[in-house]
Amino acid sequence: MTDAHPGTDPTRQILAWYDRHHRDLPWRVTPAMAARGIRADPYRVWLSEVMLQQTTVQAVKRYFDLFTSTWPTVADLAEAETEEVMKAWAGLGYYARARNLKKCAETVALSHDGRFPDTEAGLKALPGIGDYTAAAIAAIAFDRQAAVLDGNVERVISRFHAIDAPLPGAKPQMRALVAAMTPADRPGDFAQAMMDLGATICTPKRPACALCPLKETCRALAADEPERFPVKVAKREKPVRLGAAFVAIDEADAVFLRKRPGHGLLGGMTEVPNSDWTARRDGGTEPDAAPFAADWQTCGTIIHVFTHFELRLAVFRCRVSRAAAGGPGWWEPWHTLDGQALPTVMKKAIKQALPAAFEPNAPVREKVRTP
DNA sequence: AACACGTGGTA
DNA sequence: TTACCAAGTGT
Repeated sequence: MTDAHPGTDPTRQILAWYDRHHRDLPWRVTPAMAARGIRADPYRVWLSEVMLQQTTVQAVKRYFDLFTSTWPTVADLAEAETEEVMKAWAGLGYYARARNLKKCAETVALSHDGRFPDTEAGLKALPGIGDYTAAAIAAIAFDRQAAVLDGNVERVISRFHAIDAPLPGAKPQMRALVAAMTPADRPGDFAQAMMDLGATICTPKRPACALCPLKETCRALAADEPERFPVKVAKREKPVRLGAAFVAIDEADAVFLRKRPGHGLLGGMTEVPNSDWTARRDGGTEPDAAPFAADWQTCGTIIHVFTHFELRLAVFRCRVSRAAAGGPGWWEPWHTLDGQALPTVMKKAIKQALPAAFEPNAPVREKVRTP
């Protein structure tokens, strides 16, 4: 808190703004605490940064609470069952993050004596930690003068300098500009200040420029076109893929589940049996892709949008005895479905077949509609 | 370098 | 409703 008179140095203006307007978040220490030499717990910084990759603060909060209460230290997470970690991560997306999270915890616990490396290079060598996360942990948890560049900072920097070069090509140029602004005395606060500025003032749409500490010197605002930045390359159109999912229900309202392979889309997560997802017009929409012979009833189609394709999944259901089910998998009681490592697309498919699934204390049988 | 990789919120 | 996008990483 040494920036009472920020003058016209943008770094000091941003820090002074942060002292007054910083967000309070569960994984942070306040700038006043940081000024007294108190650093955030590297484990909590790392966990939050990985969760926040391509993910909103609002979505992360409850997962962060769950993880830190279940596994208070990196050693606890290292000793956890991978399946339990995947269950806890279910719904947050980008499941490779959870697999790498577990690997990273094991590496830190076993090869680094339970302490995170305190340099960018050391951090970046760990699974799931790339340029951004390494710089963020180094600056926030270890007070290193690291240049932190994420989507927020890209927006702030590209507007402040009115950078016409498109992302992602312009990233090195932006990183150099951030490095030149990053102070030696408060690098962690500066990184968090830039991200808070991008998240609350310098927003993608309708930025609140009147409230911005950089409004006097921002090139994009001077040109009256802040929303034109950052310039990005056009993205490809999303293809549509088709498939079928099969929800088998036994006499006791248990659902037949199985495990996905450890890598690739939804890797290591739990699923109901389903066909390949293909671009074929008739791809898997017929019950001939079913995991075992039964009286499969059609019960509608769900649409789920992934990062790089849209999935239209025809959902089939059947009521069978356990003996009828073949292949690898298990029967999961309806009341414990919600604790499973089911990605959202699979929850949607099950809910399509069993509308009462995932609703606490609701007997499934009463609410199942027979087609 | 370009593509794979989830989800939910917002306008 | 469609489109964009949010604290990116791995291959």
